[in-house]
Amino acid sequence: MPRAERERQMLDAAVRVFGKRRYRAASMDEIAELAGVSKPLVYLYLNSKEDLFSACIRREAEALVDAVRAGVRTDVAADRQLWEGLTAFFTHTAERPDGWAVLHSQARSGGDSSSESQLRSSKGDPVVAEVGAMREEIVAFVTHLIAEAAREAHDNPELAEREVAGLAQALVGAAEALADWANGDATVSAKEAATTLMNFSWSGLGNLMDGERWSAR
Amino acid sequence: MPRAERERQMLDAAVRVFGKRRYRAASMDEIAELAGVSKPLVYLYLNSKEDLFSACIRREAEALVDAVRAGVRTDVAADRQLWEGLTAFFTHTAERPDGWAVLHSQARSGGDSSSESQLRSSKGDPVVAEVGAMREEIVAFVTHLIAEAAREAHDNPELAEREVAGLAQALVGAAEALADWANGDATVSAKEAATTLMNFSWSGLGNLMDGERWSAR
Amino acid sequence: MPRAERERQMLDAAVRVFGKRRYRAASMDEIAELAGVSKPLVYLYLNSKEDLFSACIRREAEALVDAVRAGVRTDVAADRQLWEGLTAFFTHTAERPDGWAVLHSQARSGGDSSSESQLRSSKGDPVVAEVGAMREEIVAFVTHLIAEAAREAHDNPELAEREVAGLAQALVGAAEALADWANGDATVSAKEAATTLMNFSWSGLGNLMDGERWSAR
Amino acid sequence: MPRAERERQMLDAAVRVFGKRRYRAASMDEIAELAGVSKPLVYLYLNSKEDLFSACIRREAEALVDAVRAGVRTDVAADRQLWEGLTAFFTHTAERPDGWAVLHSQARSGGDSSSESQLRSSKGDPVVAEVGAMREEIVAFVTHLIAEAAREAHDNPELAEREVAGLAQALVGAAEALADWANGDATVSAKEAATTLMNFSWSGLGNLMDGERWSAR
DNA sequence: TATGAATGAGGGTTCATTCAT
DNA sequence: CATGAATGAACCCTCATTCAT
Repeated sequence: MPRAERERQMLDAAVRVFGKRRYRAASMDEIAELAGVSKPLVYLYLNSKEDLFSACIRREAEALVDAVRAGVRTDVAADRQLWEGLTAFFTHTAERPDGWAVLHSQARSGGDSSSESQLRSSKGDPVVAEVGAMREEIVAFVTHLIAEAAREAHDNPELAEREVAGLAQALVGAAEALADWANGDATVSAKEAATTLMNFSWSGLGNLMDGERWSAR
Repeated sequence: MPRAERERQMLDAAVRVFGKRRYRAASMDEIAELAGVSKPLVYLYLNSKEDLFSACIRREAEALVDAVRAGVRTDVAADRQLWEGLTAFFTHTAERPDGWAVLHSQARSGGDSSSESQLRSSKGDPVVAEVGAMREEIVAFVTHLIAEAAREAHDNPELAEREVAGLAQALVGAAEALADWANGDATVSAKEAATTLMNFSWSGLGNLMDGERWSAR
Repeated sequence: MPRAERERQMLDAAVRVFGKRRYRAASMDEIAELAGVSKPLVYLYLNSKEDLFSACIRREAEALVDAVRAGVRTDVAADRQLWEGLTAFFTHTAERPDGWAVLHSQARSGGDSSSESQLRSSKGDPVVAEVGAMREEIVAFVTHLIAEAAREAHDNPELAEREVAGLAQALVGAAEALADWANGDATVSAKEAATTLMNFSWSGLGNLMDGERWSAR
Repeated sequence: MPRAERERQMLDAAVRVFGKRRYRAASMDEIAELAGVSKPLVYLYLNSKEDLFSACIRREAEALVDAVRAGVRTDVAADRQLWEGLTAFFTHTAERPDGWAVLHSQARSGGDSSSESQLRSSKGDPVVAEVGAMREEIVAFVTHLIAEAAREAHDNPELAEREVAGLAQALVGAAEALADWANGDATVSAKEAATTLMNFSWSGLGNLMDGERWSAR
């Protein structure tokens, strides 16, 4: 069997296991078994648990970004662009739940939240930072989109940079929560999820209370 | 040293370590060392890693809920209530970043996202579900609030139940993301975070583009 | 509470726990709790787990020996003496099952059975030898009785010393097995057990097959 | 080194250590060291301390049963059959003293001897029951043999069922005690031990006193 | 290309024992 | 007379990783 295909099998298995068990709880034994190969082969091809995880993250992140990018037309109105991006996002996360689990389930843990931080970093889970970095890229991209939209809107060419960053964080967080929710208990279609999020983020709860809602024109 | 105080020390240390390393990666050795006691004492007082984690979750969750509840007056307008609750939330998470880390960092992990799921559930980390349950309670509460507000607004007495649930998920997700962001890289005050989130969730991006923003009257 | 009584309580608890769990598996915590005192007090009075076990063995062994001795008249025929001793033995072990469990349950393990014996003795369970010593005393006593009886019997004044020792071992082993059996599943009275053992050891299976049985005249 | 051979080495070591120290006191470290391998390998091949112990018991029990079965001809007189079985038994236990130690050293421990029994059973050593079960099988087999012999003897076709059970217990207990004795202090050949036990159990002490002894015709 | 065999290191848990009061 | 507080040491078990083939 050619190397490329074997590697894909291993990554598939790893994504599945990392998604279900998280980085620390996942065991190389389980991954190798699910991939149908022996452990040394996994090490031969992918070097270490850390590298394997890294490869999973990169593959799934790239797939997600590609899917979103492919779903958005750049020559339409800002709200329409957002709608299309969200729809693509929810579609993709529904199609690849394990990939989404890997990307999302270990997000936090990068930043030294405790001010004093006497805890040595102890090569514990150094890899996990990678996910954080990826998320930050996405947030940066969304930040850029919002700023652009604000600039285009003639009435409000300048939102404070920091506020835009906050709005992007909020939007991304809301999208993540909805993706988890849609993949989990509730069975919600990607379009429904996107609509809900447009109503929430574009129109706002205030307007919603007054019966005004956003709709894809 | 009296037992109660020692127990508090241990919980403080555990919250710190669990927050930074997550459940699996946290070691009882590190917790004991940070608490300044020997490992057997931790076991004598708190029984097991699982129980210790449980105790952390319960303590921090209760503190957070109390803080939010204390910050909200119930005899004011719906948007004002939301603003007050968010402010209290961001204030608390900023004051106890480790507590927030414990509560938030291991949220996802419950749902069997992969449809086939040939992976045995392996008694691994059954505790973590506790956090998920807590989050669901909060979401349920927020869901209730939104439905209530919709009922009060004469123009829109009935939102589809499922849509309300989605909105609650989105709101909670956005708040979580902002809390992480405010505690991390950006240094943002609780009030700023609350304002940003009100603009986002109450007014909506569409209005924001038009220069209309929410403000605490 | 006077020391003597406290000590008795502790020994009672220890006999119970040692009997049920064996030396290694018994924990000082459980003994102290069952005795209704704190652990340091147990150490104050009985010094160490090893000494405590020793004390249990001595107390129960003495009680057993006393009971048997008190039940045997020395001025009767040899078989009658044996019958009386066995009856007393079975009566006592039925009355104090925990005591018997302590005495019997850790019997073996003294002798270096493996010829080469590269295993270091490793202060593992050094105490247990005590039980073996006690058992050997009993066997020696029974050996003496059999030899005496043989000498009294005019037809067979001299049995080979080694054979007598073997017979004593067999008799003691049979009695132990019957005591366990009588205390356990089967509910058999002391007299029944003694009769069975007299039929077995005095008359022999061969005679039993022919319908001849021993009876207390 | 092939797996099968390594496994045998481990079982040899385990039998030795379990025999000398008993289940609880035996440490996997010592077993691994005696087997000349690392601890993880023991776990890889034999799963757990409990499984390892179980494997020891099964191997040694099977070997013993096979040896006895092979030594007995079924077409000879009852007493001759008993003699042959005992000889095979004592021969085997002398040849594999460690195996015998494992089988015999943890026999008792099942029955709830103390009537009230407030002691929680505490999952401690559930394995040990395995040995007890084995012994009960043997006793049941001997019980069957004795009943059969009684039925064949025309003079005594019916012994009370309960009495037969007691006789079997006594016979097995006597054999166990003699095996321990023969392996320990005294150096006694298998044939001597068998002869002693035949004199004891077949002829009975009463006949012995009168100079009548059993002999292999 | 692929694997069976093997291990160093570390984690959770328990227990006999002591000290200060 | 009695105990609450505390620990060093050891034990069972798992896991990422490598070597020889």
